[in-house]
Amino acid sequence: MLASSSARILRIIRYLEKKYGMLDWWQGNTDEVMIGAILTQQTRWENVKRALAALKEQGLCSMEAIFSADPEILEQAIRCTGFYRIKTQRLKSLAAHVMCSYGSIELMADEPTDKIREQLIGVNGIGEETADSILCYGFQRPSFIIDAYTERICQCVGLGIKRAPLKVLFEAVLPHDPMIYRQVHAHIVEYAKEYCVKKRCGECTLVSLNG
DNA sequence: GACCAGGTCCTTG
DNA sequence: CAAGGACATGGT
Repeated sequence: MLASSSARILRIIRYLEKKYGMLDWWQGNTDEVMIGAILTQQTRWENVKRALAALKEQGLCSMEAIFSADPEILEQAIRCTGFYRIKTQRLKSLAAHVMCSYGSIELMADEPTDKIREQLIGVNGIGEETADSILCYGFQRPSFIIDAYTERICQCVGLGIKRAPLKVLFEAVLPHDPMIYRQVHAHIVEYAKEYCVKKRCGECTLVSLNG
């Protein structure tokens, strides 16, 4: 008899917790998290760090500054993250949303999580994963992030379900606490980078957790 | 040189 | 709704 989906997810979560312990990722301010969330789309974090440093040097690491910045200057600063033209447009769209709809991140933060999420997803270039990253890491809201790695790992252990139901499942088995969501997401990405990306599936022990 | 990176959007069948 | 391509640089 196969264990239920909830039980399997919990076994994986506990296993990764024991393997990696505390990993605190991404301790920037809200502006930085929002910018990083777009820059890291389909891109390694090391490249994003360089772009963030370049933006900071030029005083461009805020929604307000990006809103009024020259697009060509932004393009040059973020070039090392790839897709730099489309990402510049996305940063501009996000900054326009924050500045035009609210005037500041602080005012935006007065809104309920669901409303912020829905509006973020409405911004061109922001999908569910980017919106949830911004909510969880930037606004400290309990919105679990499902990325390609999470989907891949779940697929490997026989939980072949799509992103939306996976998000529901993780949120159902975990306390609604953004710090916990951040930990679990970080653990999953670390594990996937170690065993999935480098094609070491033979050494992956998650399947054996199925009980 | 091939392949992939903490996605998203648009077009097709 | 699923699948495929575009977006682009940098590292292995």
